[in-house]
Amino acid sequence: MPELPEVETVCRGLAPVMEGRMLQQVVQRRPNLRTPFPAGFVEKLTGRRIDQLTRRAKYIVGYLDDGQVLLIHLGMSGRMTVFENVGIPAPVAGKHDHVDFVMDSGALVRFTDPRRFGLMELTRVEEMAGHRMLAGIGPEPMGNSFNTDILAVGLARRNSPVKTALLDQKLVAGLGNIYVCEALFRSGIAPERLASSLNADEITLLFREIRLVLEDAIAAGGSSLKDHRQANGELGYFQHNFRVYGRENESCVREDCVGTVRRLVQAGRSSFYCPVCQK
DNA sequence: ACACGCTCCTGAACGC
DNA sequence: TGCGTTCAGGAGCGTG
Repeated sequence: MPELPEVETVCRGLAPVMEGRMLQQVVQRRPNLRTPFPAGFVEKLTGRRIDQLTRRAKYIVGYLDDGQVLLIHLGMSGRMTVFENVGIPAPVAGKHDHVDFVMDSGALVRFTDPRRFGLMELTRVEEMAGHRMLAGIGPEPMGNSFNTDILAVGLARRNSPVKTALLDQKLVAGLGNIYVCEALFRSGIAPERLASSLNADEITLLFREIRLVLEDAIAAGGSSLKDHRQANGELGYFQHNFRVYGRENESCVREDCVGTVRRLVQAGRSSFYCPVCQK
């Protein structure tokens, strides 16, 4: 599922296609995704130029030339496919192809989402910070406003496991189940540890590993983007080498560890961890 | 303010 | 080309 690194990769793939281009045509094929489309979605977008396409948490953020802001969340199964210089007729839309953005360059950007956990919203620059999807959201994990102290304060006041605390978007934005599992593994911290029980050294290490695992994944996405786009234009999924996620009952990948990866359900979500080297 | 359960949805995995 | 059941999961929302 698209997590922060995937969304970042999608943004980087879409930016050259969409930035500075006008939305010549917008096709909306159903009334809602996880939430209803904004009223007048097609009309408000058609003819507008996209000045900038960027990312905030797991949202793709498009700044339009009239002050509107388009927010796109890929949910669990959302993906974007770029068709360069689309001909007429355009490629036939499948049952899960919910939105088409046709650019004035002739490119088609198609949003596909089988489970429809994704969403699209429209807001305005001046209202963006207070938008219900972005209000109260924490600092970007890769940004300057996220640091060891912020993490320490955020964890100290929590009365929940560190795994659950890190998934809370108010503490830090954009961390999902996979990368929380991976960051905890790389830090040697057990997911069931109480957030407030981590010492300064552990928090320092955890902060470092959160950044490193995201950087690694973004780098992997960047390199796969090139190959993937050449293949079929699809953005949003690429292969990762997860160290614990999805590896229940497999041997711990750490060379000097004899542990076996276990799965634990916390707050309704799977935590994968090595009970031997995560303490 | 915080913690937790419910909810949306459907493809994939699984059991028989 | 077997079919019914279970599960995963982001994040807003309601509840305690």
